[in-house]
Amino acid sequence: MSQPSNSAIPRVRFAPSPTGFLHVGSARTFIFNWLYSRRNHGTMILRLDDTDVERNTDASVQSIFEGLKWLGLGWDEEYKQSERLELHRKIAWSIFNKGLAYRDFTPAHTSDSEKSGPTKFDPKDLRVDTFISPGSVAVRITHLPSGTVVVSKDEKSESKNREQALLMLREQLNEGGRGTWLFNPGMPELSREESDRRAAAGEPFALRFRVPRSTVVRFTDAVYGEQMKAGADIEDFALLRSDGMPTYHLASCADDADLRISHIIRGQDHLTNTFKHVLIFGAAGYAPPQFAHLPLLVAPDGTKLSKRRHGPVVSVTTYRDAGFLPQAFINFLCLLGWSPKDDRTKMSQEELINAFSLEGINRANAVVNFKEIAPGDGFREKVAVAAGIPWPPEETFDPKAVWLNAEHIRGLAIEGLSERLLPIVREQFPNATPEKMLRVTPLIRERIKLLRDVLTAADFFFLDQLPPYAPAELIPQKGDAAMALKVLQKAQELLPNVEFKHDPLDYALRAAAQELGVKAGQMFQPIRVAVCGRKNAPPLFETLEVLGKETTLRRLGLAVEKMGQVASR
RNA sequence: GGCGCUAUCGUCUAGGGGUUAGGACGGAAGAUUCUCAAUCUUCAAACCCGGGUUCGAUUCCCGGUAGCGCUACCA
Repeated sequence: MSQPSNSAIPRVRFAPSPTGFLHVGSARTFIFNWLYSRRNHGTMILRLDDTDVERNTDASVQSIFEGLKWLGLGWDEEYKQSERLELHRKIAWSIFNKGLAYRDFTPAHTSDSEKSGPTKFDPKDLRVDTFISPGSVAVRITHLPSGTVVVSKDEKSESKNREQALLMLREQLNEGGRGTWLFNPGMPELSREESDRRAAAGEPFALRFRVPRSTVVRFTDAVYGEQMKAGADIEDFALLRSDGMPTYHLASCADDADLRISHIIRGQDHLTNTFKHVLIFGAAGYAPPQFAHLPLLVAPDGTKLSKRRHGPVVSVTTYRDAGFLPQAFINFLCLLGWSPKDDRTKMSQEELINAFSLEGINRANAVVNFKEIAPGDGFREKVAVAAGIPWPPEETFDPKAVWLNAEHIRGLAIEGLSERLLPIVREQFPNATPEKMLRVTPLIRERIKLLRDVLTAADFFFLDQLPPYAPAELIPQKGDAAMALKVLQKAQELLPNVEFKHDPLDYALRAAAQELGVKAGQMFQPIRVAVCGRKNAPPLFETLEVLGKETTLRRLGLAVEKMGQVASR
């Protein structure tokens, strides 16, 4: 029997199953594993848990790699479960040979509870009614052939109620509501001879773990502490499916044992599964590794994150595409369910590594505080995208994530930020040069929260022609059209002779304001609008300096024209 | 239904038998400023409920409630 490699270097793994895109919860699990391995000079392993052939997709594998690549954290070893099936089977049969597992010839349930609904019932046999109940939508299902009626109204959502109702119906219909399922009758007791005979005859079977009913299974979780569960409460779970494929539990444990994983850091949804895993490790002759379960990430409504219900905010690539810095995203995720126990929030990768410990992990679920995009908002999306408005809107992200991102952006050197901004700008303005970008960046660094904001914050630097704006925009505070015109004309008159540098511009325009008898702000505002096309923009002199004399004068001319038309009316 | 886990401002959290229960985001107000940001200052905002233990519980114990998870030949 091997020992958990406490003394050796820690080995941790991230083991996603490629059944969907990489979502934020998985990303956080990856990050915590990574931090633990780096903190303790251990090994980070990526293992694709792809034993569910039915649901695995290449697209999902792509999405996971894409997301992980963006995070930029990396790993040391990589495995695919589907390439290690022999190992899994070998371990399963070794457990069988010790008498700790048995063949179950009961036909498989026909996929009981798929998301789309029950397949066990013929839809024609069911009448489903919904009605409003306090806080949610209640569901009543009538099973026509038997006349059985069930109502679920206590769940939070219609879908949950529907699920619950189906469950209740099934229980009422199945031999008058049996208790908790532990094993299929007759199967654990099958003699070895009969079992072998039926198997040899080609009868399909699943291999099930023989859970010892009289024992108590224990383990110590690094986050949740001492855990114990009576064997009488653990069902005889499957190890091998009737097609010979290993189940998740078996494959996962077999690989964790074989890969000498020392610490399993994963979502809390596996906490109760861990009792089964401890059983498998023991039966296979291995000491179980150290477990550490992470609190779940949930949506503002308390339910677990799902793309269907909560939209694109649960997918890692959405954050990437909206212009989050990976470092900021990582920082944000770390603060969900973990705390450095001091008052730091903005943390660099180094700081995170140094501060990370399993002790800092919290036990309660953490809400990702995004605003839901209602599923029916496909229309809104289309409108927004067509109008060039960024999608999804900023409010759909957790405000703390956005703030943290702005904070990391501000912490970036001009050169570094400029390099990240340029490709985004170039998508819309192919002519943008690195030199220009470098000059624009300092003017917007404090003004953008997401990288994509560069497009709205700095558009006028790259645009040939300003989008149309209302002439009234040109009128300064406590001023009128005449004042705007006066100011613009004055600027037009003196700017050709001014050097386009901050100080000379400052001096010249302030002097002009005094000369005209207007306040500095009243002088600057019309010029700003003339040149930027809007009131809110970076400081004027720096902006003019970057824009250059030619563009400035051209835009001033256009503004004078515009103002002139208004004034003459 | 069974089993398990959890419960501090709206959100993320610190704390812990005696505290004005701390920080951050978000919100409000103000300062600064050529606008917008950034920055700074200030304010509002929380210990789920009920018992017990105790001189004293938000903190420890029990119960309740609520939420979540697992209860598949999914992972």
